[in-house]
Amino acid sequence: MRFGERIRELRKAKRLSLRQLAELVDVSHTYLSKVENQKLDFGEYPSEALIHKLAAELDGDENRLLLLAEKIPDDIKQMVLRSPELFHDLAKLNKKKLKAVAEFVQTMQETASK
Amino acid sequence: MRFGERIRELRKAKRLSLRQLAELVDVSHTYLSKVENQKLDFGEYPSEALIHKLAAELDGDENRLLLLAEKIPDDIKQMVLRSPELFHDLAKLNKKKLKAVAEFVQTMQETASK
DNA sequence: GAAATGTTGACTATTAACTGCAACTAGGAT
DNA sequence: ATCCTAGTTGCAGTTAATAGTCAACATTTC
Repeated sequence: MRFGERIRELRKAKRLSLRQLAELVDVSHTYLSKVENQKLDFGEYPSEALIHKLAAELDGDENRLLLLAEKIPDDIKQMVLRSPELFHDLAKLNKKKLKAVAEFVQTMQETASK
Repeated sequence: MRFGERIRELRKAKRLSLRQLAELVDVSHTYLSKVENQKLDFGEYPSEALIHKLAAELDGDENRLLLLAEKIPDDIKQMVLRSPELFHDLAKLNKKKLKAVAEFVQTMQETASK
């Protein structure tokens, strides 16, 4: 699912018109139309600030929306900056190994914290 | 070590003056001075494009420089965008668990590929 | 047929990433 | 003493990219 489609989906679910949502997030409805159709003049996605407002008004998961818009969520960014070696290493792994890591992370999550 | 200090260190190692390096990377020496002292008019760091050129001229590790400048290197960014769930999960782990993951990644690296 | 809704192209505003100059500091060489 | 070379700092100005607006039009809904 693309970013624009997802926004439209969330907006419809809230039964808001383009103009209504545009006012809530403080942009013009014409701009919002282009955002949903991914027909911006340049760049595919709007600013992070707007995505933040959209997530709030539409009760959407901000991080997922950011990822759809090919932007790195701040919590992930902070983690990367705090543990650069880890990600440096991760970036070198192939698909198979990365999958193994993903599974390991899953088990870690389930483990009691300590 | 801060970004600016690191640049200065690399420059000194190459025995270049501010003005020489500035010309090599195509910016004014006054700007480069501010970059090294982290006294830019706004923002703490220069553009990714400039960091790229600096890394090349100074034989520095571009990814490490990017991380010092609090920017996410493109290979890491691509990985995050390809495996969003993994990073979504990773971001939730505490320090201890994250360390365990780091160790696991280390062993994965040493394992023969496949 | 008039409200409300959505689309499009051209245009504008804002910000980021610089430049260029001026004035200043501090060390060597000559 | 003075003149290069190196570096620093403040500030106004420039440029390109980004993030939007606005007028006009088409489409649906009643």
